[in-house]
Amino acid sequence: MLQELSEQEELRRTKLAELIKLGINPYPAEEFKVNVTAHDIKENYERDKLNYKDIRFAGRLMSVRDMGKAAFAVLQDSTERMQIYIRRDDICPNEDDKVLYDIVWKKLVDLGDIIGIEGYVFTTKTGEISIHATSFKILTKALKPLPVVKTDADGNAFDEVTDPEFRYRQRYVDLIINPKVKKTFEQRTRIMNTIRTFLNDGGALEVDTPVLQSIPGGATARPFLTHHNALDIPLYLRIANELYLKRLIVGGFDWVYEFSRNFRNEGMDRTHNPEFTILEFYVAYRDYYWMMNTTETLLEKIATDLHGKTDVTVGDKTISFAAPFKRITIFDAIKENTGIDVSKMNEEELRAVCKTLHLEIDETMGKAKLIDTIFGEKCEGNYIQPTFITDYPVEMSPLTKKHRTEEGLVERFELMINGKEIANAYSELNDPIDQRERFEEQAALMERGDDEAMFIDYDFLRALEYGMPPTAGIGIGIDRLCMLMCNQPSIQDVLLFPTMRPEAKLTLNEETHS
RNA sequence: GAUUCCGUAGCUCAGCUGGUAGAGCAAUACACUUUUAAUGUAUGGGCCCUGGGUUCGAAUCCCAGCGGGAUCACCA
Repeated sequence: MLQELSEQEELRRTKLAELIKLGINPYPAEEFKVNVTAHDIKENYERDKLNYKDIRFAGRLMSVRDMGKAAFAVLQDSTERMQIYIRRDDICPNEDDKVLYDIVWKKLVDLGDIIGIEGYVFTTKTGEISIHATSFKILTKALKPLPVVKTDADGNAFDEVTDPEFRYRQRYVDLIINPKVKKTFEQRTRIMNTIRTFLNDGGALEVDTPVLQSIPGGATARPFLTHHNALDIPLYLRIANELYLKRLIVGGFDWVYEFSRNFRNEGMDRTHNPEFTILEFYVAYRDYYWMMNTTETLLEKIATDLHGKTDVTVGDKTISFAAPFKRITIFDAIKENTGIDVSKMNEEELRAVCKTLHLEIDETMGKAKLIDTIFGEKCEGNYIQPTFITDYPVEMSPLTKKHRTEEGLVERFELMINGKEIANAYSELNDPIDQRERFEEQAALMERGDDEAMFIDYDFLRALEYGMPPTAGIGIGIDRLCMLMCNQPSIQDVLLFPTMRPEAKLTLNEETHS
């Protein structure tokens, strides 16, 4: 790369050359067999001191307090930080040869380098469990200086790196220097593990279905379009996996699930990323009431596994995930929030209601969309505690079974938490003739100018004609669930590598390079 | 996509109504064999995001662009 190096970067390259001149490989190939972690030492040393007399430990050098012929330093391994104590006369027992300490340790080792040590655990005068190093080895030389974040005894961080652009583009650095960030992503994985265990224990089968689809079905959204060269056909990145999971229910699996990475070519903000993860699962012989019970049980378990309690702090609110959750129909929710009963209204009356509520509407909107608008603008944001909103109008739910008793409605619920939709579920429509008609209504909406209407998937209709058992299905937004559970206000903080515009500097260098 | 704020040393940030750059940490040198935001002394380090414009003179004012954040629109 033609990129100019900073003073510190030049210096580190010089040090690298000096190490090599001394016969030290800054990037050794052989394994360094670690036999302990920082976490293990801090947890167990006090009651099992004999076991920590002969240890091998490795980590990244985070700070050094040099005192002449001895030094304290902090190494960070994958678990946490550990203080080490290193003395010249331990490292260099030979009186005539102090090079390893005076030159290598003091001059050529930098913050950010990865080193391995041998030694024993002890407790310092001030009471900190530390490792007394008897030897050390450079395992990886770092050529870029690491931003240094200092933390005092009370845990206050100084000069913490907060620049979002730096943190998201160079997440690897963010993870090194901001332990809280690392913790969030460990929590994300724990949440997914809890879900997997819950579903597997219930008898579910985890499956993989196509990401490349010729018909982007199962949801309404603008897809990403790509092209397959060998077949010479357009392919879409999936916007949902719903129709494939239902094909598997047809195929005879009674409970399937998938953490589906979905792609939607739409706006980005702090709750939307072009690629995001939805957990979908489908269960034969169940209905949406069963699904509500299961969902609240699952969420309660996630909260308690993660926090040891059902109350979770989210911003300035406390959200209780203790089951059962409140249940209310969408019409009652609108009545509760606006005082207006829209349940018997036709399209014209609904338009009038929207006008009195000062909501922006246009001519392409049908009855369902008008109701959805009223709910979205006037109700959604008010449901902070977990609430199931149920029984939606049939027009806005083309894949949902009609309600068993209520004319014009479907057996569907959305789970609202902190004013946002977290999950969407229904008793799945399994009547192939009804499904065909619903698809055709969607096609008509598309004609009318609704660019969010669904494509018709004829293979899915064929599958339904073979017979899908009565089935309950749900999609849970994993990223948003993690935002709640980890108290993160932005989706970018629960995605390791959020989508970003490419860095101009780097692409330029790439061009000059080739 | 619209509005708005931001972009200065490796990092966190100052830099007023225009007079060609500062601090802390990090780095370098020296001292120090139980420190912990270690300490003390000294030193080096800048395409002030990019390109135009105004001006005798721009980090600073104006315009355009690039990148990021926030809010709104669309959506999950």
